[in-house]
Amino acid sequence: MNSTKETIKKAAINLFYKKSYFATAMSNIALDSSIRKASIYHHYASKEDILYDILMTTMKELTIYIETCLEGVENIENRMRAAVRAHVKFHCDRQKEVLISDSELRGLTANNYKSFVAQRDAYEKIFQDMIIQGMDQGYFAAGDAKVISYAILTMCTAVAHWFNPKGRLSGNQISNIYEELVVTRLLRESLPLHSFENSVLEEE
Amino acid sequence: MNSTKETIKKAAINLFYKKSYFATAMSNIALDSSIRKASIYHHYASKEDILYDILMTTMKELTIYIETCLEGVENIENRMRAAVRAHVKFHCDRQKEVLISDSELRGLTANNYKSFVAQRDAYEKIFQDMIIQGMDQGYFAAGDAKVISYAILTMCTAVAHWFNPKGRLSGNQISNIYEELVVTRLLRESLPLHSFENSVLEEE
DNA sequence: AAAAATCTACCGTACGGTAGGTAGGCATTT
DNA sequence: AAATGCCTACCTACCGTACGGTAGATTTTT
Repeated sequence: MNSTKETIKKAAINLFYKKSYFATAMSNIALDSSIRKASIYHHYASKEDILYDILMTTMKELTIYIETCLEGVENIENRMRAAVRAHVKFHCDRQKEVLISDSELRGLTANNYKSFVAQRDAYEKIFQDMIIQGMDQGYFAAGDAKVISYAILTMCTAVAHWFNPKGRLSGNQISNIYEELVVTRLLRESLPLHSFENSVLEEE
Repeated sequence: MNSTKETIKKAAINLFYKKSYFATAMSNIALDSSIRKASIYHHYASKEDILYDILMTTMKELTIYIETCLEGVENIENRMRAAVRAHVKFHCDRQKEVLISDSELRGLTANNYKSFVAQRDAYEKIFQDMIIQGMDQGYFAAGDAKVISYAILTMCTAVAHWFNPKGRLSGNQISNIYEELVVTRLLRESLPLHSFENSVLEEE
């Protein structure tokens, strides 16, 4: 891709992230790209076009990334582990873009909105299918598959809201923690059926 | 509170929710309130002032609600259950306001931002303290308390992103599911220590 | 010399907010 | 009880600014 176009896109990502889409002016993007405002229109048809490019590209890259990470992984539990790791890692590495994807959809007009949501739904279906399959086959604890899918996906997505690249934990460390949380806690039966009940944990 | 002020606030909530804060014009709010634009300034000093009112009031009401729900509940597990229930219920009942609270903070100038974040941090500390206490006393499974707090809070907060008042599940039903997910899955030891290991669940 | 990339200069519009006025209710003064 | 002054709540009309986008000339690259 054209390098100027990339510069514009990166400036837009930073501004949309910091100030939001509607609070960002084309002149802001131009200034941060060291270019005149009118020149942006040589690369993008409109302001919305920049937003759409950011959203769609990010969602497609996320899908490709997760598919790559799932390649060759057989066991359903391991597939789920790989998917959670990949999702969380991506949301740490691409924090700004995914936050924009999460909160600036209202900047899209009907057609663009539709195609983005279709792309996102396809992505989320990867998780939902795995969870349903794992439950059906008895590898994951039974439960409301839809709600549990939402719970897992939103929890993993929200990492982008609090992750700090300069913080105590790296993206990889957080991925590890979430992999465990999701697979060995959220999805696995708490106790081997019928034994122990709640005995150990409910004293007092 | 003055009824006109409430009308303005409600119109603003709907518009900020549907179109975002920056994409909403004072004239939009005026139109939806059946009032002239200038009259809004009799009740609110500025557009930001409306946003601040919405954000701050919602966060204070959430805090009061959760404190009420925790009153008299003794056992740490039951306290956690009550807290999760309350949080999720509030996020279903007050969907629009909490979504605004989640995504429109960039509309606040420094001072307003600071006081809102202080209020929000105080609220989140209620959860964090419970989780740390539960872990220290051995009622909850050990783990990175900070990360687990974030995981739980963001997961429960995100219910507002997908909850549909006309959908299959009511706010109460979702609260029930989340209460179980958080307390008996996320926070409870998967297996009684030292026995069983992962034997039962890792066949294949 | 053609094409691509960028520029200056500008357009119409809509924004947040203000100036200043009016209508009516309700005390206080005469 | 009539007149006065003040207050709340709202209005019309407007201001300065900044927005997204365009026209068309100019420069740079191929």
